[in-house]
Amino acid sequence: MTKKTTAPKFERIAPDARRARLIEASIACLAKGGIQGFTVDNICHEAGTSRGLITHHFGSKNALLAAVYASIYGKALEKLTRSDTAPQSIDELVDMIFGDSFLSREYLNVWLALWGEIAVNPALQVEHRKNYALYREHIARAISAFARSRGATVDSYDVATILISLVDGLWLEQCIDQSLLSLDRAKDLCRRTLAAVLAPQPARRPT
Amino acid sequence: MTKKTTAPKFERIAPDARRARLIEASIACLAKGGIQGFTVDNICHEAGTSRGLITHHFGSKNALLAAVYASIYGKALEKLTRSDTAPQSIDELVDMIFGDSFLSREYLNVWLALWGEIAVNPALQVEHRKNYALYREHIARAISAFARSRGATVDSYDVATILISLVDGLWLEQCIDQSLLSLDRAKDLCRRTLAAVLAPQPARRPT
DNA sequence: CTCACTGTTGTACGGTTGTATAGTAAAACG
DNA sequence: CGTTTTACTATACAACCGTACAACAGTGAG
Repeated sequence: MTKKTTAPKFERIAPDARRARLIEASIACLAKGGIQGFTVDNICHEAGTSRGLITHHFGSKNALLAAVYASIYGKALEKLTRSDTAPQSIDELVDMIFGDSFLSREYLNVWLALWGEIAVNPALQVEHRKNYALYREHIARAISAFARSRGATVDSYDVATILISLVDGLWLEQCIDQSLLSLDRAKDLCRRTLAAVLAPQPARRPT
Repeated sequence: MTKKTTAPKFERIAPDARRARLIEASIACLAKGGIQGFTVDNICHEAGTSRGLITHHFGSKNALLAAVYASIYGKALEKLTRSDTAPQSIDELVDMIFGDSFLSREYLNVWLALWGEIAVNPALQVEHRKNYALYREHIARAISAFARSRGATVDSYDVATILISLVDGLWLEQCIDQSLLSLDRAKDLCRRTLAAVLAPQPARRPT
């Protein structure tokens, strides 16, 4: 009789790795069903674990949601602010922003859920404020360079705010109904708007 | 002894009026707690009725949500497209869009919930497509007039799309964290962007 | 090998969910 | 006044919710 090499009844991994898996599973659940799909049952089933692990690793479901937010924004920012990817043109900047994997359509429900939560949850609000400031700072710097080379005098923070808002709005509409707006057209509108805003001030029309 | 005028045990009103009340209560619940607050218990308590009425008047909770969407967008459009309010300037147009009562901060959760639902619910998607087309049509017409008077040659639908997206994005960010962006600044950024996009094409810089 | 540690499971719990349905009562009609 | 209609209430129900907790099992230290 062979030695009873019982298959392990569960996989035991490092807490950090398990947390990462649960966060990943949470994102999948949010993407699939919005905040209503963000349930302990769904998440643990998606992650292939039993129901107890969320409490064990995060303390509560809400704490997990906060971790999800930090993870998503953190990754997006990390990729965006890597110094070797400073955009050299408007086209590059727009492509870079839209190219962010977290701006794919499957993340619509994730962002909607997070936005709703940020507006209500003070802890998330603090986190958001910090991240948004970094994000805008980075984009403003690129815009400042573009403006200088074009001889336009603009407040780069204002333009960055415009750009970020426009991207958010275009992305949102494109997600909600793709028949109304394609990603390519959204990018194009974005580029044209940015070019117009960064155009050197035209002389007042002589009437 | 007076006749026993027993107080009526419940108020019996016309189905349309009752439906309107339930829709109103639904909006209040959505505003307060997002889609998670949109529960039969919450809604009926808010509306002051018993739990059975949603099924009776709408068939299901989901059908009620669709009715909520139709009601909100319908009212917003009705107000916007009243012919006697055609905006005469960029300022007026921006003020008009931002002045919509459904773009107040308390509607953040309502819109987030509806957007998430539109992206998933085909019936809502059809409704949205129709409403959005009307909305954009109306704004494009105003923009077309502005462009003509400024000697700018632009596709008014493109500019309308840009404006709508920009408003959505600015509004969203302003709702999520009011410390980052005030409503007045959002309006100002909006006006300036529109003015830039509608500026007559500048001659190429002579280098 | 033995023991302590802790990641993991499984279940139990009270509360909430949406809907179905039986029964009540208010209004409309003759 | 009596009858019919239907808006409305109230309850029942199975499914699901998040969390607590006791027991189990994999792992490394000694």
